[in-house]
Amino acid sequence: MEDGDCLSLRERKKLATREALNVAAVRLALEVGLENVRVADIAYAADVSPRTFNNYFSSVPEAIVALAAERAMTLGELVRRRPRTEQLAEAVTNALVEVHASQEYQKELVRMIITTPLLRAEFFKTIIARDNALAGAIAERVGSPPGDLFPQILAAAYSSATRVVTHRWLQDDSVDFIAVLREAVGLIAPMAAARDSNGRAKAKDNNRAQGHAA
Amino acid sequence: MEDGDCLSLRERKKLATREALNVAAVRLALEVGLENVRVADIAYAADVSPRTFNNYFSSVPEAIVALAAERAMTLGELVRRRPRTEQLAEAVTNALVEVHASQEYQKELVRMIITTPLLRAEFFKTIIARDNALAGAIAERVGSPPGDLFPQILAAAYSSATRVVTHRWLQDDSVDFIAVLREAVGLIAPMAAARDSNGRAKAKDNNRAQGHAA
DNA sequence: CGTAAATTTGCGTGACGCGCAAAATGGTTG
DNA sequence: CAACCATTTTGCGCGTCACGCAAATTTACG
Repeated sequence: MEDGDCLSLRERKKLATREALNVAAVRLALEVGLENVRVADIAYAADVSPRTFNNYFSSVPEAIVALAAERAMTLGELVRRRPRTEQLAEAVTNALVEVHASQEYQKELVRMIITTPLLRAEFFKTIIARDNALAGAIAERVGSPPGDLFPQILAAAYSSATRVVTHRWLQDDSVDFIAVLREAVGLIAPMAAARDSNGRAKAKDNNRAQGHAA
Repeated sequence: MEDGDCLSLRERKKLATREALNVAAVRLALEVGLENVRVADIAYAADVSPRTFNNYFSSVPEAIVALAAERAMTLGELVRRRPRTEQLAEAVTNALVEVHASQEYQKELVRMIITTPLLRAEFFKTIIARDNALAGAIAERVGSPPGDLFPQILAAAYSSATRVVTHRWLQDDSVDFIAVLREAVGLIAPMAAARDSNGRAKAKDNNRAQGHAA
């Protein structure tokens, strides 16, 4: 989670101002509400000129969602790293748990993103990226032929299950995010089991059909 | 598909200008590209003052997506109208087919919505509404207890499967939308079958678990 | 008709996104 | 250290936009 890996000063400063803008945007939005945050305010809080803000983000929502967006994109990589001994459903579940494990203390931010229409719309752009990354990892794992629908459908199912769980978690403070997430992805397991690399070909024979007209 | 049901002249005119703005926005965007469409152009094409545009829509993307948005929202109602003799998966599938059956000739519009980031983001607002409507209908059909995750998860799975299919349909002109849609939702059937109102309780016993912490 | 309600319109204001070019800062080489 | 190039920051300006407000226009109804 550290930025300063072995980057030139230039790049570190770039990351720094980007992050400064991001945290300033988030903080201000949480404090006074998105609609009362001006670009100039964020720039001022980040000790940077207003014009510079637009060198990094082209809108306030984008600045706010940036961090969450980067997080979400790692999902594909996480799935790829799961040991091959795990079932498909198991691997995806564990990867999802990994991504969201550290999210608990950002609850207010997540809530704001989900409930504010502008932020929500912005965040959806992230979600499609996540879906595609996940679909790629799944396709790799089950060895899908190109054009196979299964990985994308399954990835989308997992992804939107995560959305549903997040929503519930925000509504009810007593729920344990990870626990409900596990329950939710459990509902999807029957789908994943129909095409698993370990116990494969459990299902009917209509799996590989594609491209034929009605 | 008709507007003039039994509305006062006032309301008919209102609908008329709304539709005029919508079709003008769509037409212009298809002709010259979204980024070259000014609000003033749309207003002019709809024989209305620029200020009036903002009485109906607060952005060009919103105006373009409006019709598709209204369409999508009817999905819940469509599911509710399916005969009770149909299995859950069957009912949802048929409802989805119904909504999209007439969409074929709007392919260019759909393509523009999906490929243009601003329109895409706008359209996602619609999708959540559709998801919720569908989830409600599913919950009703299977008689879910309040707080049950299943309807939302299943609705989200169907909804995003539709998204995936649309995407594929746009990429490859040779695919029959309805056929691929049927194939895709077939992948979800195992999920739906685990909790069906007809053949119910087919699955393991972890269905009703919820609200318990880890 | 005439009056009340709703809709349209024009105008003004504050804000935004971004292209452009000058200034500032970082990196590199002799 | 100094000179030089690359990158980033900054200020400025332009065209656009969303929206509040109040006047003008249109609709509804007695």
